[in-house]
Amino acid sequence: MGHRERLLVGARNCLYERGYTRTTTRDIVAASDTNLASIGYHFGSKDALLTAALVQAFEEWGAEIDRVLRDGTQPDLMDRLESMWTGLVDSFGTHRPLWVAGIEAFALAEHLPALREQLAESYARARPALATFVIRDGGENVAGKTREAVGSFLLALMTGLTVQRLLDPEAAPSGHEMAEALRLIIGTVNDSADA
Amino acid sequence: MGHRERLLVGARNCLYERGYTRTTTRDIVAASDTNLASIGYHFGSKDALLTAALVQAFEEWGAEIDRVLRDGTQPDLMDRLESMWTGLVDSFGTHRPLWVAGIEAFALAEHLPALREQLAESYARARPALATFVIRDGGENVAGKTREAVGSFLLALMTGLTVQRLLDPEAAPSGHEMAEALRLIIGTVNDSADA
DNA sequence: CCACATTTTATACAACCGTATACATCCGAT
DNA sequence: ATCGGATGTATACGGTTGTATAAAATGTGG
Repeated sequence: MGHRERLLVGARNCLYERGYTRTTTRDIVAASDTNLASIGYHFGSKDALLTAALVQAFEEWGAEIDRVLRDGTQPDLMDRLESMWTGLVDSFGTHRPLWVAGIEAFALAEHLPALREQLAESYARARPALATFVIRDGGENVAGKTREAVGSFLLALMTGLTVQRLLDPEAAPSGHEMAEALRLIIGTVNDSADA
Repeated sequence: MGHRERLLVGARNCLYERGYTRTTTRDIVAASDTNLASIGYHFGSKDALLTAALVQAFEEWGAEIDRVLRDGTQPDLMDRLESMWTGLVDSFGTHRPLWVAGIEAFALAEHLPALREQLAESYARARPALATFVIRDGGENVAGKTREAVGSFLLALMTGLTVQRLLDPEAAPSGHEMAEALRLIIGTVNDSADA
């Protein structure tokens, strides 16, 4: 394995353990068993290397989400949503650094335009995928805008759930509680519609 | 105005313009028209100053959210939710740096335990406040856990909406689209319940 | 086996960072 | 008026950072 690949995995590990801003060139060198100059040679600069590694990490993140989402095959929508949320919560437990890196990426995006585009694109791809989670069949008559909005809605819930999990796992809602909350909201809306 | 206060507002401005990790002691000094040594004198270290400033910024963020939420007085729940989301979106436009700093705070919390507690506490306070947004009256028979879950649910939507706005304002949903998405989800759940 | 490009290594350097030190200034109490 | 604590300032220092440089090693095609 060449130093180029070694540097990438080393940088990715540093990303998980120390975060983007806290990792130095020497950290990466130590983690990848290479040497300082190889960073410049293969990537031009530390930032370029770290950005490449972050993109990789984000792709891994997306793959993890896909994996979680693939489990939602229940015929009933509420069941499907609940299993999606519990799947996410489980993933937080097993792949925490991955999710932390994802959140950090959002903050970094503000000052790294290239990264921001990458993340925006990932989100753009995630929206339709999530929308089909709700709109299964007979959804041909659903306007594209609405479809997109449903994707955004579920995506927002996912991101928000992530943040709460990272800040305070005790207080953050479980997948079941998320479903319960949605049920209560639906019930309230239905009641006021009946009246 | 003493240098202590000057340093705090300078640090806060740097937080908004450059973000936590990118601001140096000399940035703060330049922004506050003070001098290097005053940081050590008044706060002991740069990190202590910056953390204090970040806490201030986060309080300001909370106040902004309160301001937005106070506008939701419509009797109908869906109307109330929609006005809340449009209020948030409007706020992103006018107070962008505030929201960016909020997101960055999440990422920083992972490595700054004191900050993490602060944020967790803010979230804990926000949950009941948001819950009353849905559960208006006759909600005495709603279990405390469910109430909390509703707060978490709305909070997650808020955070997730923020992130999408910051990554790509064009693709992010409007307040109206969020409401439309919720309506479609409710409709789908109702339909499958009828069948 | 040899020229030649590619890759790896060791080291140096200049810039920047956070903080400590020593000194000046201010200001209220006596 | 002066003393003393509190506050402000100028500057220097040690350490770390990212990157550039030049040499060594490795591989590769003829």
